[in-house]
Amino acid sequence: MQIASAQLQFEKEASRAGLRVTKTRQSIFSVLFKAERPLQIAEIVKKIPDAHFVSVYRSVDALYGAGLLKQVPYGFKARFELSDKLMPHHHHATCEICGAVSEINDKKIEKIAKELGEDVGFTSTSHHFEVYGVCRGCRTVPGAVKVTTPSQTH
Amino acid sequence: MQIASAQLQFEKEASRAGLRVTKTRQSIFSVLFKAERPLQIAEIVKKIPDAHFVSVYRSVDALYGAGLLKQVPYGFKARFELSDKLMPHHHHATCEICGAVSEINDKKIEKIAKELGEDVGFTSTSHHFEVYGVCRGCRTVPGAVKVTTPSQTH
DNA sequence: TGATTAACGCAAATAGTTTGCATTAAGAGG
DNA sequence: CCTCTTAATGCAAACTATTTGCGTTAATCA
Repeated sequence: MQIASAQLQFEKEASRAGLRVTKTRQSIFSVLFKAERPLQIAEIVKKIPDAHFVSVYRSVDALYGAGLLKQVPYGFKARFELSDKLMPHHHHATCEICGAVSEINDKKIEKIAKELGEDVGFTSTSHHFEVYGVCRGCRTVPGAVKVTTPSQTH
Repeated sequence: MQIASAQLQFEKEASRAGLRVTKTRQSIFSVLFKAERPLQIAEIVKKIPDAHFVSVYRSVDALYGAGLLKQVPYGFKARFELSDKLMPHHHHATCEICGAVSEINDKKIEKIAKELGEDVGFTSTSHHFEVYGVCRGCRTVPGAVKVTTPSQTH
């Protein structure tokens, strides 16, 4: 999706939810749209120096509450990305050495999530799936050292 | 696995890693062994009133570093459970209403994680999978209200 | 059983997040 | 456009969570 059309969608959804489309919120959208991976709130704050961090906290909260953002339990720390309303549903493969992230999209996961939920009596509404490993580049680099704590991964 | 044998295994692994088997650490093991779901550090602390919270923090850290605990990005907050060395590898299905957790164990997930990693050039070393939904009990209770933020789930 | 030193408990420092309140600006209505 | 209403912002300060320093205690090893 192009940024222009996604941004329009974002603004439409925000107003519909009764939220004002402020500069801070547009920046949050744009930062997350450009990010190649889900971001921690601290990262979002850093990327919007014009806005006070408290505003970013509050707006991320509001946007999350309105369903425009989703929290991804990624790298063992909650991170935010645009919700499926604005980005196609997907999962992530993360390199434990360099932190690179690739998007994964596969229907099999959706199906299995549903089935396995049913196996234990659940009506599955959503799911999270992540793969950790070593990317092509890092596999071939000799001196590479594995990051011990994924949470530290920048 | 019986608690006695698992505890023995725990103590063995701890010593092997050069860690002393203290009362605090035994309590951490026992609390996590008995817990029916991964626990936040605050929950662990609360369940070991004899130990100072700083000691619990440090010991959880040490045990995690030694690979005896694993962090599970569960309910959008990092939680700890015994590692696969002490508990069979599994995943969780979480009820968004009452917070109930069921264990899921399925070989298909392992296989798919590996395959999808390879699709994007990754050598997959581990993965994370969680299903959210509504459990049987809550589905049949009328007035049930969905918990908005899974992170709030006790 | 004693020596060594990892772990512990406590106090205090740091970091991360939330709250209260006065000010600013988004956007609805005229 | 301009004006009014009030959500959103910025700043200060309160909280909560986590980490660090240091003297004391107790787990291991000889």
